[in-house]
Amino acid sequence: MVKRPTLADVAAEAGVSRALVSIVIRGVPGASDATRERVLAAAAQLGYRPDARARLLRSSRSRLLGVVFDVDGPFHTEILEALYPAAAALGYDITLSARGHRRSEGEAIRSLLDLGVEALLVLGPASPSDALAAQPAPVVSVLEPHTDPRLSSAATDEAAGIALAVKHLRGLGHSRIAHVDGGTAAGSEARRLAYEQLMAEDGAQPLVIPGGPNETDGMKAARELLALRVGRPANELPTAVVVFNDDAALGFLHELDAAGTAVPSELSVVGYDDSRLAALAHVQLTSVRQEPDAIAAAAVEAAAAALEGRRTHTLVPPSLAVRSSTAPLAAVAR
Amino acid sequence: MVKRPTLADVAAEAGVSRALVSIVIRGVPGASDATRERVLAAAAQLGYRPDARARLLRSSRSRLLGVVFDVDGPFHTEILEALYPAAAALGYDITLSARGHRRSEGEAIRSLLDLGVEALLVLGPASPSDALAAQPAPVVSVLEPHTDPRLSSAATDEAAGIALAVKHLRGLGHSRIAHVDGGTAAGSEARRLAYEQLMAEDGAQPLVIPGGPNETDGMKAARELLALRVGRPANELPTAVVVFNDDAALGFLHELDAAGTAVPSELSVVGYDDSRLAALAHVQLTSVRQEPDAIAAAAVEAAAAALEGRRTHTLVPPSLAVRSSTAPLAAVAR
DNA sequence: AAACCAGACTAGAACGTTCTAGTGAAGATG
DNA sequence: CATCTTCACTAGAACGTTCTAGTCTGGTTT
Repeated sequence: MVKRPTLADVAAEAGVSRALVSIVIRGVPGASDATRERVLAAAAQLGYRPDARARLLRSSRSRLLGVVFDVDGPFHTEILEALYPAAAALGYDITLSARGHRRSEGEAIRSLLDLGVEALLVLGPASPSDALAAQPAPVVSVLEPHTDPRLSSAATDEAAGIALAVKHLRGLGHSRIAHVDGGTAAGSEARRLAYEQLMAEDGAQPLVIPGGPNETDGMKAARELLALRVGRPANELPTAVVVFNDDAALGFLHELDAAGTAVPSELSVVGYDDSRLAALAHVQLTSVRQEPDAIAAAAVEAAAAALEGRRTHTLVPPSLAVRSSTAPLAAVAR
Repeated sequence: MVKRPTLADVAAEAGVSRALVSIVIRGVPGASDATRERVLAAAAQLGYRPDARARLLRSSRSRLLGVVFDVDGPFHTEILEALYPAAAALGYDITLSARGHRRSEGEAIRSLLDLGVEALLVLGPASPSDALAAQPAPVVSVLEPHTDPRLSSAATDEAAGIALAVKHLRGLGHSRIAHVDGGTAAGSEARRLAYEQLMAEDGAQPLVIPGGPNETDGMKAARELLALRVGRPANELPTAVVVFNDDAALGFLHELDAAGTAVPSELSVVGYDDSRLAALAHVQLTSVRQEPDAIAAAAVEAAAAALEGRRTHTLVPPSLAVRSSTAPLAAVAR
């Protein structure tokens, strides 16, 4: 249990003042190359590491970003991992605070502010804009698009994601495409509106089946779709469905399977999120993939911009992970 | 952007010294009830919150625990959420650091030490014991049992978990129970040994099929089991299987399904982890459930004990989530 | 040769707490 | 009545950095 070396120890070892060691360690101008080298050697020899507490306390700029994430937020951990290099690239550090059933967003935010973060990155914020805007540090809403001019945001371009799905299906020959929406879940409205607009542009009849973010919501939606078939001619029924997210799509698929409807030969299904579930061998769900690296980079840039007074709202285009839940329109279904 | 109030502001407001405010805020003895009330009122009125940086820098005891978790570690987020209340109960605070493909365990640990944590809780440590033991703060290995006397640990009692699974199956009438192991994955050896011991106690023939932690490992194991059936009498074949974890069990189920083997009527299957996957509607996998609250509490207690020089190694008993992948031994299989 | 300048370096204050070592008053003990 | 003890409270140092406001040296300009 030896005490860790401090600036003063390094200064003594190198025969200079503490202030000069600080200058060298931070890499700011004000030291000659010769002493710079000598100081770095002394630091390395003693195994010196700057004390984050003292640094945070004293610096005018802490260069620390606070990240609030949800313990079971889909996609949150992917973003987390991408945030570390993204922040490092702009010279920022990151500290985390989890939100969950037993720990509110407010608590998570307060603990970060107590540590002196310069800005807050909130993944899928649950608080209303007013609460976020009232924080004493700039807030970046990540994964959840916002247009509030008091906030910044970095999120997936939901409209582009839905467009990818719909255009993929059209390319396979599908024209009657339905949408299972996300109910009141975050992003649901944006995705539904994008779907409706795409249908309108094509002169196609939209069919929105009410859904939700969970497996059971998808199951319910599937039963509703199956019930539609009764007494309708086949050429009015959808041949493809874009479901709000992978969880719901999984329930949807399960219910189709139980009813004996074959995927993709009778019905093509697209999910959203490209979660772990979508890639499972027995699922193989075509899904809209959000780009964690791009979103993380945009989020950190938004934070940096906000610290200079500029609020930015970035939409990151998603991509499509094509698997075997979608297939060309079969002759039987025409 | 008003500056946040400090101890000095509260002291001025209440007409006492900074030191006394510190005493009141920390709730330590040394102030009369009357002034205590007055100080708290002043603090509340100003919206005072202690500055974590100054506090960490100055205190002899930071009462801060550093948690290293894996961005895609199964079960890690469940533990995370449980750790907050568990730590609070013992008067500790928690700070997080993520490990991932692009951020090593060492980096995660160093950043926590720079912040002045008193002890490290490492979820599913990847570093060798020697590296962990060499850290300047006590290390608690969480979710990964350890017997190294230089470390502490809090993990699930793997033997008890396997016993739960095996006894559940025996209770259903199964006597020929196979095990798909986890290969080199953490915990695999402990689970396999427990299985073999249980078989020996019952005078039963063990059948260990080599597997691994992933879906594809489970698929491979299933093909191996199916191949065994060729040229063997039915009364020598297993009627139930305990698989290393849920991921592998999922692949295992998928392959059985493809081969037309019915679960649970022809073969009962038990998983391990009770992950989100196991509860999915079309999976409904009986699975050994680790207890996050109990593990988290044990981990924090281990940290507290380690700070007093006592290393503890706690094994937390799991429970069994019974679903429909297991059923009484059918007449056909006898 | 006086005046200026840039660069390298330093002394000491400051950040907001907690800790140490007290002070002063009121009551208890001999 | 002198001496201890306890309690409520305070002054000021300390934690390890960064920041401000310098000083000193040696070279360049007037």
